[in-house]
Parts: sequence; structure tokens; C-alpha cells
Amino acid sequence: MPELPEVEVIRRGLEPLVVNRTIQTVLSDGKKLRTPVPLKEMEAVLPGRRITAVNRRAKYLLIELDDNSLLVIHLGMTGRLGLFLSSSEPQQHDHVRWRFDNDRELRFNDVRRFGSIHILAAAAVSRLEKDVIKNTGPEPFDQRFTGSYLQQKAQGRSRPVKSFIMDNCIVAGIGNIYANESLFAAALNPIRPVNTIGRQRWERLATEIRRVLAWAVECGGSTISDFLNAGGSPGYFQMHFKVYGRTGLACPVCSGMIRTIKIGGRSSFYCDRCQK
DNA sequence: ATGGCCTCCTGTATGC
DNA sequence: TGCATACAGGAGGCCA
Repeated sequence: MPELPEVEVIRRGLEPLVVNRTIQTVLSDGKKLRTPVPLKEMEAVLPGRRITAVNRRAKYLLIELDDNSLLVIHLGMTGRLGLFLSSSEPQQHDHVRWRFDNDRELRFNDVRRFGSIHILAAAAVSRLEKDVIKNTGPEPFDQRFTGSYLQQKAQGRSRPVKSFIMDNCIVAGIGNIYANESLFAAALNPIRPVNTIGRQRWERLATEIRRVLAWAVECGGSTISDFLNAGGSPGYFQMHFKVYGRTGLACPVCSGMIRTIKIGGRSSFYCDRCQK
């Protein structure tokens, strides 16, 4: 589900709800996520700890505690986080709950269980980028993310530009929706081999990626079937999709027909008149 | 080393 | 109606 904009929207919503709350207990339904839930480790680290900040790196949420330990949450395809009264009935697929000192609890709900949860004790936080978020490229809003950076990373490679920008080693946080929308905005055909793209085009792509992502955050993310922010509200960026999911419909620029192909097993939508 | 394919899991839509 | 198949926001592992 969530790509960078959705994770950022959740981060912003969660922050005022959980900062300065103290975690009392951790509960799990015992189901494993993408990786086993580190319940024992969380029980050793979290009780009595106060949350000091909620940050984001790539599509990971970083919940920081007052002893510098770190709770890391990835939402996979269908993960959701929300704050509920502790006395309310957990819902189906509520896999992990963190109970706070104010009769509320944060719940991680994930139908497909492609999400993951990691805990780093204070002494192990330096291992975040090594053990949890491995090989991850710059954030799209980082100064290092430029056209010349992309061009340099593309040197000697022939893969399609769409799989290139969805590769988190190259740039963090871009998934299938925003890859499609950014490539449309930059007028680049998703199958175009990266070694055929010139400097100007890379600059334009970097600019459009930032513009599309920032706009999506402003819209509260994209809700296709089940994305909700931390307060339970949907996003509205899907109203602004120009190509994603619009197979057979008219291109909003030239009125040509939007086509679909599979690239790396993922549906890819584009206008072959506008995108070269 | 690079890039493509498969897999994890559940739910929903579509077609016969 | 029932059943089979395809597909869905991610990403790591495996193979050629």
C-alpha cells in the first residue's frame, strides 16, 4: 500500500497522538509478519519508555524512545496504524498493539502481513541502516537527489527507467503508483533503458518526482482500496492520477489511449504519444 | 554484477 | 451459485 507520501501522512498524523506517551505493554496475536514480530525484544526494551519523536526513512516509520532505542515499522502493502481505546475490541488482522499510559493503544493492522516490525535497543541504533534499512538510496527531497546523481547511477545499465526509480537502492520511497505518475509527468516512457536518457531528462525526472510526491502528501496520500491515515481518514491524490489505473481511458494531455504493460511484474501505465 | 522472476499472504473482482 | 484465476500500495532472495 503505502509509498513515501502515505507513510509521511501517517507519520504526521501519528506524531501528535503518540509523542510524550509512555508505552506500558506490547501485545501480539502471534502471527508472523514478513519477518517474525520481535515480541520478546520489544518486551525487554519498551515498557516504561516514553516516545520522543516519529520520523521516517524511505517507507519505514521510526518511533524514537527516550532512552534512544528505536521501534521501526514497515507497512508493506496493506499495513495500517491507528490509535484506539484500549478497551475497544481489536479488529481482524490487528497483529500488534502497543498500550499507552492513557487507556489508548496503537494498533498495527495488516491483512497481507507483508509489513514488518523491528526493535533496536539504544546500543544497537547505529545498526539501523546496516541491519534494517539496507542499501537505501537518498530521500527524494535530499539535496543529493539530482539529475546528475541519477545519470551517474544509470551509467552502464540498461534496465527500464521505471524499475530503476522503484529500486530503493537508487532513490527511497517510490513505489508503483508514484513511479507511473512521475514518469508521465516527466514524459518518459517507463520501458526506456536508463542508458539512453540524457542529463536534461534526468533533471526533469528528479524535479517531477519531488513535485508529484509533495503534491500527494498535500492531498493526504492515495486511497485505492484501503489506505487510511493515522486518524482513519482516506487520502485524495487518486483523484489526480493521470495514468495509474487508467487503462483504456484518454490521456489528460493528448487524449490518446492510456496503455498497460508489465514491467518487472508490476502494472505500468503510460501514454505512448506523450512519453518517449 | 545486473536484471528478471518468484515468493510471502489475504481479499476482491472477473470470467466460465 | 460455485470455482478458478488474476491482481493488488513491497521488497528480499534466488537464478541465469
